[in-house]
Amino acid sequence: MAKETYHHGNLRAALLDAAERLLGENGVTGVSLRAVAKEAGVSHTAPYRHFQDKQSLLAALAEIGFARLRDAMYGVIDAYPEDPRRQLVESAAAYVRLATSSPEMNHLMFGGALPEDAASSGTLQETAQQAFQGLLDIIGNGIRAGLYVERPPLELASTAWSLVHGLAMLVSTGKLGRRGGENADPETLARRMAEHLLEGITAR
Amino acid sequence: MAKETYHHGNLRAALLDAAERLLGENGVTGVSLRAVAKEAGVSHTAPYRHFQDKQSLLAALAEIGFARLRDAMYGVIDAYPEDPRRQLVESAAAYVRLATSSPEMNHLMFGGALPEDAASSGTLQETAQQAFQGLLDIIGNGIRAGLYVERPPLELASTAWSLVHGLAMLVSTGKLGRRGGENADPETLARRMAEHLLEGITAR
DNA sequence: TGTACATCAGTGAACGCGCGTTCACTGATGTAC
DNA sequence: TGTACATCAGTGAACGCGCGTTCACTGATGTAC
Repeated sequence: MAKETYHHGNLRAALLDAAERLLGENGVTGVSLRAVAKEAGVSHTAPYRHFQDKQSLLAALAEIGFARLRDAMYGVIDAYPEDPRRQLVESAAAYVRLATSSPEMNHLMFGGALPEDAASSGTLQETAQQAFQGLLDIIGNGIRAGLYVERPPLELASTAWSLVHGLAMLVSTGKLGRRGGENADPETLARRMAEHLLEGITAR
Repeated sequence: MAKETYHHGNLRAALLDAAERLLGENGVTGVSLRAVAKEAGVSHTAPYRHFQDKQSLLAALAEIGFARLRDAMYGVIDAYPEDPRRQLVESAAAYVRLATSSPEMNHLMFGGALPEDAASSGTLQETAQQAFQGLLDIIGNGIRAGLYVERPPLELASTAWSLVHGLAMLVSTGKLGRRGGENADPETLARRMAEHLLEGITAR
């Protein structure tokens, strides 16, 4: 497919690919426009045909991450359509899996690495919101099934999000790897923690 | 005290002060050795008398953040010595207060901004460990009082840490500010979430 | 089908900048006698 | 107390580098007739 012509044909996507590769290898710092262009095998000014500036490229990259997160959430809903409890537990596992499989992407999305004005780019925020909406839907399913305590959905979803996001961040910065209770893998940790949130950690 | 002589007398501390100021204003990106030196009113090579290189300065700065976190944890223990439940709830509030009062510091500590070899600097890791130990002590107190479910302390502490750290990160990147259930301030959110973890969110 | 031309995508030279780090230095301080 | 000298802290010029961005350009593509 990728015919080697003067006109690349799919350079925008190729640049984002290259950027993600560099992100994974060298962190946000390693993602310079020039490096990205080089990695994509193109002159270092070519990216300007497809992105207004560096920030736009980074924002587009982060948005890809949020889209994956959103898709993971809805994938879990689809996988256990009748079991909102399981949806919650598995969404935790999925969230953490995603975060640990590409920690630098996670940092880009949540680490405050992209400048404010890039972070507030319209479609980025929208996609991020969609990801959160997935979790909100999961909570909504549970509420409808009478699973949860009577509290605002937003409050329950924020709590679950915080738990799972915190775990993802701590694991992906290496602060919770082996330490977090025996040497369980991150997904197991995530499920266990979700159970703790569901059942509470005070003795009955 | 700060006499204006050729020899500064306290340049190391002054540089860290300056660095923190720049961090707060411009984020990690804004903390260059040259900018720090300038902010401290000193030639741009002076920092090399006190830090091996830029990474060392950043590591020292992050360590200050972890020390504050540690002190906050033990401050909470001291404030409610007989009430381990309250210790947990208030440590959540304190953690989030700290994170939101200086979000960029939080990103430096947890955002993966400092290169690996700096992050693994001996005393940095040690101080970070001490902060976590504070939380572990809080959990230990609760266990001794028969407060918690029978699970390994490490597991309970990791769960609490994830919850509160996630909230702190989400709030300090602006992803959870006003959204997280009405418009409560972050500390209130933190307490409420800690209660949810203690009691569980499933209906009885 | 063939030609003319507008549009589009990628090029490469050039800009100015701030950066981390080195080096030989100089001014200030403290200590030994 | 006074002097000599070693040590220490800060200076300023200089280095090489990679960066984001601009600009006038050229090669490729698609469309109108």
